[in-house]
Amino acid sequence: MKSFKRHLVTSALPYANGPVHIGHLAGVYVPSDIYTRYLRLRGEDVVSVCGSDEHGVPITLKARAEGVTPQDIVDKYHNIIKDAFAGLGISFDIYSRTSSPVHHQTASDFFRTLYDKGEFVEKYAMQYYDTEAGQFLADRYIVGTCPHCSNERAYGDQCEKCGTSLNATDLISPRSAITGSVPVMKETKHWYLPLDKHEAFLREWILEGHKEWKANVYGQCKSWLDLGLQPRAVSRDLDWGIPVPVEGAEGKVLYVWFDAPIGYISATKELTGDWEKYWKDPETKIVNFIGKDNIVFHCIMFPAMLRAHGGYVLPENVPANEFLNLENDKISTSRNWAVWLHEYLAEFPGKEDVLRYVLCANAPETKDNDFTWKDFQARNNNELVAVLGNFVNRAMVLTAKYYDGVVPAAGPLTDYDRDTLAELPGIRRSLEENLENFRFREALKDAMNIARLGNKYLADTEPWKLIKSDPERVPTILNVALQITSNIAIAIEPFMPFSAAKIMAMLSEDHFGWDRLGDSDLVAAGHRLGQAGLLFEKIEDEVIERQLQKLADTKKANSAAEAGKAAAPQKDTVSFDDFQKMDIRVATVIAAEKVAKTKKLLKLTIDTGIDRREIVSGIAEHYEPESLIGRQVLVLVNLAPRDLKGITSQGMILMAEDASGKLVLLSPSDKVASGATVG
RNA sequence: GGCGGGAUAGCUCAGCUGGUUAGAGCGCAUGAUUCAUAAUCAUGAGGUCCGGGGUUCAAGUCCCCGUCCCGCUACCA
Repeated sequence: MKSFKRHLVTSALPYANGPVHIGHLAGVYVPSDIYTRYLRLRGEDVVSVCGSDEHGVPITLKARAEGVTPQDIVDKYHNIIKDAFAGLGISFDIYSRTSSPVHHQTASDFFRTLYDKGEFVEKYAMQYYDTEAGQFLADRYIVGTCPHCSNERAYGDQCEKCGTSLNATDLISPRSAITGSVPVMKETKHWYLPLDKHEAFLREWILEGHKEWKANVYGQCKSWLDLGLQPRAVSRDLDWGIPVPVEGAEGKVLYVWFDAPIGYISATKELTGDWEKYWKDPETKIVNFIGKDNIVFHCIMFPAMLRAHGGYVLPENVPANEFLNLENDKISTSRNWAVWLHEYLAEFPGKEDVLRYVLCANAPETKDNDFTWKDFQARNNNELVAVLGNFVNRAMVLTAKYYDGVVPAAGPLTDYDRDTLAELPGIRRSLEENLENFRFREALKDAMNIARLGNKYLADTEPWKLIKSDPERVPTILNVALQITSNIAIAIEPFMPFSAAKIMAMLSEDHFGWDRLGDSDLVAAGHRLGQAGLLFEKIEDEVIERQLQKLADTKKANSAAEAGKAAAPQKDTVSFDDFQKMDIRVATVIAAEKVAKTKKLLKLTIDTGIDRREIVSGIAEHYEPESLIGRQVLVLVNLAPRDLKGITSQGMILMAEDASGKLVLLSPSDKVASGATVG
């Protein structure tokens, strides 16, 4: 195993368009903090960096929607996120932000270096341009009528009403979201990072050099590499972000995924003048903690950027967790389906470690997991209170009662005493091995096993009986119990720093250090202990019910909003003449088959009464092809033909769609001849 | 549609390169105990290891087919 002089730990930059929730924490920040704290306790040279990711289109849209500037949005969430992390004891050495001047300069220089080295390829493309605003329009900045559901407020990348994702060129009567004017197609230039150029290197580096990466990470990288890498655009037409530092690139900024990972570098720079040794010395071990949704950026894109630049060390590991669900539903910022960290901290003061414990014990390390409030309560009451808190309390209270809070000197140890204490170094080895291999759930179990060991020891030795029958033996027992307690204080610190500090205060000790984990002489005989107190308290049902009620209210609010959407406002008045232009007919489906390599498309052959023709329709997820044959449907026959997957679609099958996006065919209630007009 | 990951006791998960009666924590049942926040300790019940084929002396573990969940990606009226 390679040994390193120092460590750099990065945690995925949270996107500053909303607060941080338990999914983020379980996936990235709790594990990265445990890892970092462990390294620090071992006395390693370690730096942990993070910060807010503040660029990109969604932030500009949120700003527009709220009538404020993008800077207002990111200022608001940056502060909420930063304070919340601090509140939970996430111990970044620096929590920076990508709107900082240092970052702008760093990212800009980085781009310029690659540009000067000729590491980019330039490509021209036709794109919508707003002549009034004088800028190119990102897909999200174009609104128009959805070709599917006729929603007039569909975006250039997606129709929010029917959920369909679109190309800007698909929109009927597109308009600029900025000025409302009609955009024109104009040629634009973008810079691409030719990932294909780095493919051979990445293949060797990951597939040969890092077989130890987690299965999900390794598998996804392999899949990308096997498919062959393509050049990827690293600039965007937008006015929010870091300007492309090249002549003639006005109105263009760095793609957010280009600038965000550079944020790790900028943050390190802000933290220390010595930043280069953490990024450029091969004796630094870099670990990037991320979620499974951005594996490709951290394992393919960012390493390619660093290599193209030259002089940088690549990550040694990129542990990516899966996702955490909440009460059986996907966590969603827009649907407000989440437990927000800042709200948790306000509603559960003093229970930071409970959340840290639950999220670590239940972390989605190998597959998606579910957070439930009932489980939260059970883990608190049955594990933290009953096992950990209880043992520490027993040791403290017994010592207070029998020896006035002074650590009694141990007499001769029995075999059982020795066997018990001999377990500690073994637990330490397991704990360390698990932490170093990013198995935090298992590692936490190891730490808890020390408390289990303590409870068993007391139950077996029964000092409360011996104090009457064999009082000579009791000092030894309590001395052992207090040594175990001290070991707990060390072992749980990476996971539950607040509780570790509480135990240290109860023991009236300042510092043991990780090196002494496993020792049996941590607290000295004659040492006076501090005041005993409870580490954890039970969480009552009412507290849990309140949280569940809160979520139920969210559900209610969401379905009310859904229903509101269903009753979409009436569209603008059309003239009778306009309506008459549409030729809607009853037609009969003659044949139906799935279009190869698509999920949603069916190719239908229909008899319109006028002719037989083919129509491609996106209903494959709602109807089996066989079930359609012979059915009568309504068809808009004079819609301009359109090519879809190489098939010319001559018309549109009319469908009804409910609020959930479910599509239903419309048919005449009695059989009518094909070709009958509708109107 | 392509690709990746996952599916193991009521719940949350271990099970490394195939090898004795499939493990842990929590929950449940019974017993012990009372120093401790009705906490603890012991014992036990509980599993067609997603379904179906196959390879092998031997498969939760390998291969093939399929189902469901999540992500990436393509395409999309």
